[in-house]
Amino acid sequence: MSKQLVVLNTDAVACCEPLAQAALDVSQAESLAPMFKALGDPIRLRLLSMITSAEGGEACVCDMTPQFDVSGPTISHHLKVLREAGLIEGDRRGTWIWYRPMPAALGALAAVLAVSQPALV
Amino acid sequence: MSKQLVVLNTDAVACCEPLAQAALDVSQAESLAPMFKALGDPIRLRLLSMITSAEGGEACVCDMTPQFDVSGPTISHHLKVLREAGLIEGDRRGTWIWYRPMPAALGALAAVLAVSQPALV
DNA sequence: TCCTTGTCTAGATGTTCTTCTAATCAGCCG
DNA sequence: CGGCTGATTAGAAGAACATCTAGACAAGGA
Repeated sequence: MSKQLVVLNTDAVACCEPLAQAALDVSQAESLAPMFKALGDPIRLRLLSMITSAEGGEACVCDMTPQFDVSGPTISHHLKVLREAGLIEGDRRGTWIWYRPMPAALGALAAVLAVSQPALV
Repeated sequence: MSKQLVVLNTDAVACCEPLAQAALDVSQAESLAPMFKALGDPIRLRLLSMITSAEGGEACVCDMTPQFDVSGPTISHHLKVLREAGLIEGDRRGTWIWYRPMPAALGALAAVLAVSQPALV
């Protein structure tokens, strides 16, 4: 129940030039869109930002859940969406489950959005 | 019929540090999520990439519509979603309507996703 | 003026998403 | 072993979304 994630991303991570330089083809768009869709919810965006900015590079579900007004299973569902989009990965360590970001996937999304000349920075 | 778009973005464009540096607060997440959601559909992603990469910095609806398998009104609907997310803007010029990207909004999204030290790569 | 072409709006329909409660699975400790 | 806490899965209900057809509006040419 967690295999198809890999498939999606291997494509997408290796994917694309900035939008400003070349139009995406159909398959590139279909690889990238699910990742953007996963970011298209405020709860998931906050979860991802908590995970990405956490000290040590990973965050425990137990620390994140109390910061939201929704139920535990709902948080679990959103984490699963992020996981299946290839943006994060998690593993159990003893009692708790820890999530960390997948920098390559995030980097790919950022690269696609990059305004033409990042080199100038 | 094109005023409320501006409202959303003024916030969001000025928004946020990279995810890796600080967790988003609730209002930042709620400003950014609709933009990512707008990108979360392959058709909209292709439309945006056509507009952004078009010569002259803008693209005519008449050139984009034939490249998709869906009806004209469906394309129009997706352009409206991108418009209301503040990612593009359009205006009629004679018979045709031309769309152009809003670089500040795209830049804001890219900045949020930016992985902290791309320099290390 | 009327007709044609390009684009958008309105309304309907089937699908997908978000969230909940209830139940299940995994690890820890007495 | 038995019970406890943490997290996920299952299933259901309601909201939101993508798409279509039909109709309306705008601009240009005969």
